[in-house]
Order: sequence, then C-alpha cells, then structure tokens
Amino acid sequence: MADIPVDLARHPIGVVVRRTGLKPDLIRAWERRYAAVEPSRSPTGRRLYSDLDIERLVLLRQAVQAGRGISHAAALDKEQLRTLIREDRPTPGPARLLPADPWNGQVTAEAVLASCLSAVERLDGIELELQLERAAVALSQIHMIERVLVPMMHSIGDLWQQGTLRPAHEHLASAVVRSFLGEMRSAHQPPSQAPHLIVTTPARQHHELGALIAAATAATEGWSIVYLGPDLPPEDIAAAAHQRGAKAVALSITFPPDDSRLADDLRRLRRMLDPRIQVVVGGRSARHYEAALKEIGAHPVADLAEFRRALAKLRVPSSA
Amino acid sequence: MADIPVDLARHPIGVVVRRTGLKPDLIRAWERRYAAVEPSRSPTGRRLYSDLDIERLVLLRQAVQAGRGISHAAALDKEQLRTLIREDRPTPGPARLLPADPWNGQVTAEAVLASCLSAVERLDGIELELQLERAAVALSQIHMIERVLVPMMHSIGDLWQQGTLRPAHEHLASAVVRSFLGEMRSAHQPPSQAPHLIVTTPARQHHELGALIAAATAATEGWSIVYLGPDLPPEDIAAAAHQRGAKAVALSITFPPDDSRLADDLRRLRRMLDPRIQVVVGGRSARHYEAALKEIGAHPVADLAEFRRALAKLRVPSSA
DNA sequence: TTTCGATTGACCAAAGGTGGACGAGCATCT
DNA sequence: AGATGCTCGTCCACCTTTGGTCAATCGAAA
Repeated sequence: MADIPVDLARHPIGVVVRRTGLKPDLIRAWERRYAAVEPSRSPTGRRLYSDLDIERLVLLRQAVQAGRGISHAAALDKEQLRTLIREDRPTPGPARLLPADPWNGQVTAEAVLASCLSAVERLDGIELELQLERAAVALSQIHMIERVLVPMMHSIGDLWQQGTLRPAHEHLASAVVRSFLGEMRSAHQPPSQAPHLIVTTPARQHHELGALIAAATAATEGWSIVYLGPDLPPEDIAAAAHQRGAKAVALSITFPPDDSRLADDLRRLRRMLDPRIQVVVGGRSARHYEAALKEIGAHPVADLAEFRRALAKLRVPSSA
Repeated sequence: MADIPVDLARHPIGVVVRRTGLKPDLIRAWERRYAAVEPSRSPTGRRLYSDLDIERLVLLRQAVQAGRGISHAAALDKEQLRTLIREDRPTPGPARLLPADPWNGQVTAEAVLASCLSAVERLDGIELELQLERAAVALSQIHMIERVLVPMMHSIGDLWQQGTLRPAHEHLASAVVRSFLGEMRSAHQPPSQAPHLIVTTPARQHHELGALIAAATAATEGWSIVYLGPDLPPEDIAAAAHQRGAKAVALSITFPPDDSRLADDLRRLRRMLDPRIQVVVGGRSARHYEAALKEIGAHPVADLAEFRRALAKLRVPSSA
C-alpha cells in the first residue's frame, strides 16, 4: 500500500463538509471561537484540512451529540475525545480486549481495506471480523462505512465478476459486514425521546446492506431505529410506521434499474402513510426512480452525507 | 486505556441527566435542599459533575426507588448507600445503570419468551435485543436457542398466519435474532487447531436461521466456523470447503418439501467434495430428502441434540 | 460569470441557573 | 375525623451563557 501520510493529505472545506456532515459555517465557527481545529491555509487563504483534522471534527461532532459543550470538547485531544464518547454510550458493551494491532499506530482506511480483502480471499471470517473491530477503534464510523465497508463490498463484487472470487467470498463478507453493522447500530442507545425512524427496503429488494448502513448512520445521529430488514411490502411499512409513531421512513433501493411495481409500491406507501411522516430514499438505484420520488414528495439522497443532512432537517419540523 | 482521572473529568448537567435518568430540576433540587452532591462550577456558574458525583446520583436514585427518603439518603456516603440498596433489593444482581427488570430475580425461559413476544408485538427491537441479552446471562445457550429463540420464531409465524401479527413483526424479530445468533457465535473463539466447519444453506434456501443456530451451536462445541450465509450453489460450497480444508459441511434445509433440483445439488456437492469431508444436514425439511441424503452418505439430524452428537462423532475419525 | 470560500457581525433558539410556588402524599396533632 | 404541617417532585418566570445559523461583502477558482 502506498503511504500518503494522513497528516499531509489536504482537503478543501467542501470535502470536509461531505465527510463530516457538519455545515461549513459551523466548522469555521468552531475554529474561530474555540480553535477546535487549525487547518493550514493555501497561499490565497483557503482552509486546507488534513485527514486528522477531519477525524477530529467527527469526534467533536459525536461528543457534542452526546451532550457535551463544544467549548469543553474542543479543548480535549483525540484520545480524550474517544474515551469520552465511549463513556457516553449508556451500554458500555462487553469490554472486549483488543490486543496487538498489525498496522501499528497509524491506521489508514486503505491499510484496513487491504487486510480485510485479504481475509475475505482466505475465507477467514473470524479474521475479517477482528480486523473490522480493531479498525473501528481507530477510525470514525463514517470512515469505516465510506472508506472500508463500501469499497470492500465493491471490490469483492468486481473481483467476483472478474472470476477471481466466488459467490462464497461475497456471502462470507456479507454475513460478517451485516453483523458488524448491526453491532454498530446497537452500540448507540437513543436518547429517551428520540424520534423514531423506520428503516427497511421495499418489496423485492433483497439487498439489505444499504438499509443497515442507513440504520447505523441514523443511530449515530441520535435517532431511535426500528430496523425491519429487507423486502417489505408497503402495507407493512406503513403499519409499522403508525404503530411506532415514526417520524420518518428510510428506504434503500439497490437493485433493478427499472421496476414499475416498485414505483407503484412507493405511491401506495405514500397514500397509506400519515402525511406528516417523511420518506427518505437512498441506494444505488434510487436515482432511477426520480419521477416517482418527486411525485410522492420523498427526499432522495445520493450519499451518506446527504442522508445525514436530510435527517438533521427532519428532526426540526422546518422543511418544506 | 487513556487516563482521565475520574475525579477530574467534568460533565455538564445534560450528560448527567442522560446517565442517571434523573430530571435536571430534580438534580438541582437535591443539591439545593440536601447538598446531595456538590458539583464544582465553571467560571460562568455552570455545574460540572465528576464521575463520582454521577455514581452517587445513581445510587441515590436507586435508594429513593427502593422507598427511602431522599433527605435521609442524601446524608449517607457511597458505601452506606450501597449496603442500603443491597438490603432493599432481594436480587443481589450487579448494580446496573438504569435498571428495569421485569422478571425480577427468577429468569425462566417462559418468562423471557413472553417478554420477547411482547417486545415484538410492540415492534420494539431495542427492547427485544435487551431482553435477549439479559436472558443470555441467566440461561444456557442451548436453553436460549431451544426454549426461547426457536419457540419465539414459531409463535410469530403462527400469529402471522392468524393475522395477529404482520410480516413487519417477523422481519424485525428475524433481524434481531440473526444478529443475536451472530454475536453468540463470534463470542466463542475457537482453539487454534480446531477443525473447520462450513455452515450454509443450499441454493434457493433463503432461510438462514437454522444455519445460524447450527453455527452458534458448533462454535460452543469448539469448532472453527466458516459461516457463508444462505443460498449457496454446490460448487461454491465445495470450493470453500477445499480452500479452508474443512472437516465437515453443515447444511440447513427448511423450505420446500420437495425440490428435485435440491436433491441434484446435494448429489453434485457430494461428487465435488473430498470424500473425507463429511456432510451434515438438518432443518425442518431435511427429512423430506431422506433418500438423497442416504445416497450421498450424509448425516441427517433431527434436532440440536442430535446435531451436537454428530459433531462430536465427526471430531474423532471413527464414524462409518 | 458562476460558484466556492473567507470574514465579520449580528441574531436568536436552546441550555442552564435562580428563586419561588404549587400540590400530592403522608404523618402528626387536636 | 379533620386540620395542620412536612416532604419532595414538579413547574414557572426570568435571567445569562452558549452556540448554531444567516446575511452582506469580497476575493479566488472553475
């Protein structure tokens, strides 16, 4: 693996916004008021953030979400932030010991990805799980998802098409990633009056990875998740939303580029749902259904950052 | 472990509220009236609680819940509070944060099952997970599987057919049970030269519950599990078995009472597999394929006990 | 030219602090 | 029994601090 030292890679603020889910104004305010991060500058004064800066911002965001004041959090270093966040999780979870790390000290998403792929090739699910768990200690959840899990599943898909890997490899990786994401989600215990979010895939959509990612992400944002797995007809989605008094429904659409029954299902869902319940739709194939989505007033989201922004908007009933 | 001295870590009242479950007004009232805790202050007068303060508040809350007056409890120190709480509670269980035990003390499979079903009815996945985790502490893994998980999924199936529950309930329960079984499995780490067991379901068999149960069970028996998820064609099963040098393959067959393609697949698997690799087949529909199983010399198992016995036999190369 | 980013200053909602009042529940007194 | 008073959780009015957001303006990039 090529070594681009993490602390040298420079990103403009736009990238940081996408990777952290924070608004640009807020990032600058944090810098101005509390020196929360101190990015270097381009010759013309543009802020240039390192990967470490971004990581730090993610940690700060988590700390704030856990009820800390930013003024307090900004004074802490990376390790202190991490322990703080860990402590704020109400269920400390089984204090598992994680011994020796192979990529000593420096943990980059790329290195983790490589180890993981190698574990998959060897069909070593236990090793894969171990790598992921170790990496999760060092990498933010967003990094884990966007730079490790998603690229890994993509690579496996590619290698499968090339004939290098077999379905068995993909199955094994899916099983491990699924349970890993499940743990990620349930590690966050929602605040007591958190709004409920139904997460599922519409009928005939059997890939649940996107839904799991959405669930884990929304959990970090403080939502209370009702995860219903894949392949659910609209009647059931609506019924579940009403029973739990959900604030919103998140759907992941990954498979067929075109399916008129799916568009029908979406319309049907909208009709059966309380108008106050919002619908958010993401996933690889979501854009193929733009028309139907617009028709039912659903929020289409193209990536995780957008999903997080949509969630933030939904919490405050101020969106149109 | 990073070192933040316990008595120095300072938390704003919001965090204390989350960790103790007390309302902010009440915390302040206790301080004002009884000096129950005496948090330090920020330069601007905000209260800053130490970890010890929080611990003390939790103890106070428990004492009050047990019927003590706060004015009395507030005068006691930590140790006195602890003994007091211990006396008041018949169950000597570990002083949990935010306790709420429905079946206080006595944990029976039936009681757990009832709580779980109620959680499913309410579509409360978090609660379901919590119940299962609590129960897992008190019940053996075998009990958990045979007396809680399996009956629960059966009941849900029945209630679904009756129309009392909807697919959404079943989906939710499946998702939680799946991840629970996954954790069960990965909690055991196999001894270094444990024999490998491939666990999966044949092609077109989408129900993975049986396979997950088999994986979790075999893991307790000291096998090293290669879990490949559901729906795998025989070529892949064989390839995986060879790549990992597996000692045996475990298949779960639950769905169609009769499928000639499945019988074909089984025969094909046997042909492609090293003759030394054993095949074990279980699941609800396994008995419908007795002929094919006999033909390929597979061990059919009717229940978990039999499965464990089969596993034990396989470890010692003495079977016929 | 349009979009992105930086700066500044202002605004305002949310969180927190203080003091006080209210009222349900319970024990005590006449 | 009824009146009285105490305990203690809750609520409110009013203030300060904190911190997220916005608008206006300008320079740099695409």
